[in-house]
Amino acid sequence: MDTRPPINFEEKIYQLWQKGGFFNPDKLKNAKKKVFSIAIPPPNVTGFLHMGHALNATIQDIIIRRKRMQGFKTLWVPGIDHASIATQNVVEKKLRKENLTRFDLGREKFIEKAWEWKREYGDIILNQLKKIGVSCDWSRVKFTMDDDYIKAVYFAFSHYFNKGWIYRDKRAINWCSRCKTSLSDLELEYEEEKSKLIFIKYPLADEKEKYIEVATTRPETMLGDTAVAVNPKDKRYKDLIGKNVFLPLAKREIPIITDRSVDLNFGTGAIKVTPAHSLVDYQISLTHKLKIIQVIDENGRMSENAPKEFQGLKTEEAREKVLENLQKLGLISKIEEYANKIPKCERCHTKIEIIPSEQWFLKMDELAKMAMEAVADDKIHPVKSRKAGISPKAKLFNRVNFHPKRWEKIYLDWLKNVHDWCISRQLWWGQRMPVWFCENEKKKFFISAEKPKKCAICGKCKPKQSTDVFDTWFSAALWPFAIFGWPKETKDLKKFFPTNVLTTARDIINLWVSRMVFSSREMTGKNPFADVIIYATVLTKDGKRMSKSLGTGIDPLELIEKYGADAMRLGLAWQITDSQDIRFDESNIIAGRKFCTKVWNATRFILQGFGNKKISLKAKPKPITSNDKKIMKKLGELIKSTNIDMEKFAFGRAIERIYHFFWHEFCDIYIEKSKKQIQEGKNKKENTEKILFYVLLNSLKLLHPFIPFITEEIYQLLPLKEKKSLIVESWPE
RNA sequence: GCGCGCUUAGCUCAGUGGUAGAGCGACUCGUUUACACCGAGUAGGUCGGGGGUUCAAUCCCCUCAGUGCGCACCA
Repeated sequence: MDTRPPINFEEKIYQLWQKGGFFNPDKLKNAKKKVFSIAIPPPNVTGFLHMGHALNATIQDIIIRRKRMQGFKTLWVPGIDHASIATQNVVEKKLRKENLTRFDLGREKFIEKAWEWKREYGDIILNQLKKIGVSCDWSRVKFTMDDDYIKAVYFAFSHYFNKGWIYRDKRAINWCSRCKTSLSDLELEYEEEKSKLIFIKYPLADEKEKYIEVATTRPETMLGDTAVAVNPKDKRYKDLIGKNVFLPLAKREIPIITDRSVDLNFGTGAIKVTPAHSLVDYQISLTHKLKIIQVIDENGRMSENAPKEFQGLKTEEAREKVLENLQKLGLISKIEEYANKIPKCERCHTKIEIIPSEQWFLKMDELAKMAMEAVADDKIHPVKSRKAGISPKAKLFNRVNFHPKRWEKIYLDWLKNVHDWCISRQLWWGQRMPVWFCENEKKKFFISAEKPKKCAICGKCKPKQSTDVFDTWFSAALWPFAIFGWPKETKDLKKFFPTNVLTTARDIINLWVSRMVFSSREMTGKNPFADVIIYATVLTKDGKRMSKSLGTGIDPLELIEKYGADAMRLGLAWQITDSQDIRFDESNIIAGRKFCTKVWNATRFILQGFGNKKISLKAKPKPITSNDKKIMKKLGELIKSTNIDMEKFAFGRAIERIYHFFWHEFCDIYIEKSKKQIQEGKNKKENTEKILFYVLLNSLKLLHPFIPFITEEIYQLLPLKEKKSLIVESWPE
């Protein structure tokens, strides 16, 4: 043995595990009957492995490896998300280099391109995960656009539809004029921008010398105004309520109304109401039954509903022109500098327009309640459905527990105020909605997962399928059970669902976690998982976001290349605490590598001079000397605390304790003392050797979830009489 | 505006109601056959400021400051 652990041995060890079938629960021969399962948060097909993935994968692998050693039938299902909008944008970007748009190709060819992309790049991230050492069952890889997965999506949609929770409506929604699709609030990013707050005079219809003043940053939208609103409590405008104003440029009369949502203290206290292009105004228009005039179209240009001179202009151009015209009419009273945050498309950074659009919505009131119930405090909100509809054999988790607990509040706050979910997107890459429109009665539609032979409405026409696809998160919401073949009652579904743990990033608690919980409760009657671990965001050492485009990202694969997968895992695991952020410090990885070397060298010493003898450690060795007693006692304590820490998902603390034990208790003290003991007669020598091996073996076991490669490699070198693979050795309890 | 975090050794961070710990770094000594990616040791902190509860607070409460994040607003 060299004084350094081997390099490039990880591949060999990984293959040993795979050949042994240890990742596949069906092949885990010695597993007891209990089951432990995890569904991986499927990375986007466009994704490249970043530190977040590495941390997440490490956490899951630590959990699953310990459970496997404890004798559970463990299953960790890997997979990939088709990531509708993200992938579509990537493919479009590629096309742009050839000066093509998706519209040049047409839908079918474009989708074929996207599949090509998937075939070419889809496995990359999974292979990268393998380098970290993840023990996923690769015979069960899922993709959210697999045939059976699409069936699950359709089934869920029909289920909701039959319940009357799906409806189609034209309403103001977030619209990306580049992606040409609707977006949910969660898919926006906000960017601060200096803009101008413009105070415009709207003359009264019958007393043209009198004005009411409104303030706006988007003057061009005034062309679509259908009212002016003031707060009912506002005394300044008391006399004007109910009167009409004459809307300049558009030359229409619109009423002055009251609405409580108007802030008395902002601007002039009077707002222009543009229901077509503002979510708040849209709400006002519903209560006051106002007209909705769409003046901005799907391309982000002024529509034919705008006065002729503005038609076809981009909104920015129209803004300038509106200002010019108002200036000429003397209707601008002042302009203030104003910093506001404007919404942009998270994927392509185009400014979002609010426009009215026909979309599909999922009613959220019941579902939100269900999701809240899952984390309800029993004392305050008794869980009603605990027994209803659940067979006694089924695993029903009473509660979904967040770790750290504080994230429950984020989850609950969102659900309390949630709006109906717009589940349709005007994209091409994704699960196409199984909705078919009658050609004769164009407003009527029916639902069919298969291409219908005839129209279910008129019976004569060839119905046309909706061109919309589902929001990516609609399919992701089904992940923990759709991966097992749901809605079919498959063996896997029965056996491995619900899963035990979900580990994920905090920014998708609402986007994903909550939606999995209510989908699962509604579709299966069970919570999808019992525990949700929200891991820390990995930042740069000076606290900045790791970003590929800013060049601040650290590539986990480079770290693996440089220090080895174990060192990286250990360095990361070391930093798993309840904190929100990790300021990534490479010195932790270096410490990880040094520790691996230390374990290696301790083994070298213990094996040295042991010859070809074999040792049996079936029985716990009996301590003779005070050193023996001390180390055995400390080991016992360590085993206990490690189990407690790991059950609490306190992996950082667990590995620190193991590290300290191994290095400072075992190596610095016991091994040093053992050198003398070995020279004090045959009996003492043999017993000391037994203790050395015993402590080493147990340390390897405790370390294995954290640094699986080197521990397995070392284990393979040990002269044990009873030997299998460390990955399935019995966990110290 | 509301909410949630964080502020502990030079750096990155643990931690506990009883006057503080790790890793890295610094310094001193050491090349004794597991390991110099090592060993033995040293220095270094009134645990952000102020107030309170307590016999006792870094840990609990209040408040201020700095910093990060989320939500709402974004006319």
